[in-house]
Amino acid sequence: MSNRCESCMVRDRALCAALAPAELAALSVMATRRTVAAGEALFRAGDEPLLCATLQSGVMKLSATTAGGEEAIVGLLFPGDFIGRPFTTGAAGQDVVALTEVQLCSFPRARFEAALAEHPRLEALLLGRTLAELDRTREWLLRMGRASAGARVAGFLEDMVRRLGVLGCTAGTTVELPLSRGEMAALLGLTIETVSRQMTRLQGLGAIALRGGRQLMITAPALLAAEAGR
Amino acid sequence: MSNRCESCMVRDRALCAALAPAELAALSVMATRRTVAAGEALFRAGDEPLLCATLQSGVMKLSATTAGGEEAIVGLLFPGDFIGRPFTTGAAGQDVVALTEVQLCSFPRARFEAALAEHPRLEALLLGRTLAELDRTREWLLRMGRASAGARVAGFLEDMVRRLGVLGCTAGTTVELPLSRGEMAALLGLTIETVSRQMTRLQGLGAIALRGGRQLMITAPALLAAEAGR
DNA sequence: CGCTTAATTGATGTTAATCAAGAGGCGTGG
DNA sequence: CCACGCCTCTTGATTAACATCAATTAAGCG
Repeated sequence: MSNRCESCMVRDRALCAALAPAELAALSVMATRRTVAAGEALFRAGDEPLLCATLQSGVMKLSATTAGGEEAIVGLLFPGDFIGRPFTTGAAGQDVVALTEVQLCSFPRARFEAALAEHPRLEALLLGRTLAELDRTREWLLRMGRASAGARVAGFLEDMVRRLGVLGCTAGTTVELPLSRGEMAALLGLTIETVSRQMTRLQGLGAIALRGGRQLMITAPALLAAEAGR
Repeated sequence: MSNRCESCMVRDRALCAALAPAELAALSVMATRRTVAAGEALFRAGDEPLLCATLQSGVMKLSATTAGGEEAIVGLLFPGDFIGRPFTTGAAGQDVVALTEVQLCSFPRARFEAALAEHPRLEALLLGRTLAELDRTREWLLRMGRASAGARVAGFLEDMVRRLGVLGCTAGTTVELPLSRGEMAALLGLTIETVSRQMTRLQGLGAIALRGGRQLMITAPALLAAEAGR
């Protein structure tokens, strides 16, 4: 089993990177690999999430349904990210849904909690990660609160390319957006039409180039950053 | 020292509630009580936060400065809340500033980390709390993303009364708002004028009663909840 | 190749920001 | 104790940004 971890796609980025080979071997025994198809949910809001996992490939969304019945996306998960709520009981507040086909390395929650108790370094790292995620969410909150539609879209594209692209957000980087316009709107608190208009505007400025709805190339990173308001 | 903890105002709510009396005594030895005046900062964005603390009384804000130079408030801290970033190095993203006079029970960060390592229950609880805080921040994000100005203000008042009022958000509950209109605007992503107008509107509806700028009484909790969009 | 769904584009309406005064508290000093 | 000035809050008029409504075009897929 251990060799599985050694060949893990997110070996360097994931939580378990903190573990020594022997510890990793012990953990890998209880890991289950699992694939979730695009559009399928891993958890639903209201369920108690009974497993913890590391996202190995693909992108997921955290989405909630508003009082009005529309979808709102409150976060995205990328390879290496941790999923689950150890030491927390009660229903999840959001759905966790695969945007693309996704591969997970998952553990029953109780077992994962036991592993955390046994490997303090793992627990400390998870705490650090969660605090960092909290910070990132707060930064996002800042953007959502006061940035213009143009800044939101530009900032989102930057973030997306930085996390999906190999080299970060540099000229020529091309990525396939894992979200539809509707999902982008749900994430950014805008309408589909506004997102679309801003995309065309950014293309008109020469900051990005679009091909089809989802192929995105960065043509002027500095311009995009300026549009994002930074 | 231990008797200090026994008489602690937030003994039941704070993180250390998880500890046995003996453990508490050990921890209390390295605790420093400290008062921060209204308007004073505990940390500044860019500093490395070298201490961890429990907020004992008063209210604090987490605030960042936008590219445009205005203040944005990304969170509030109430008695019993934990402050600090154990196992995380690097600069804080936000200022932590007292809105009212505040009392803290603080620990040098390294010592607090050692305590976490020594008391796994404490660490598990902090992780659970941080995950819960993340969830709350995401709910807030949801509100910031799409709620109308009226819903934001009503939702904020509800939250505030629930956390400051003894009985929660019930008819007749009166609280002193710890934020100015400007700070409310910075928190809600609105302008001072819009906040003020919404407050007057809620008063006109009979949901709340205001006296002076900051004295708030809830007159119709159900109406307020309806305005918050829930 | 035609159908279906997603994305773009245009015209109009609404909401909250902005600009601009005025009113109410509060502390200071006469 | 009252007058003055400062600051916060409130209120009004106008403008700008985004939502909404309504087609049209482009893409994905059998």
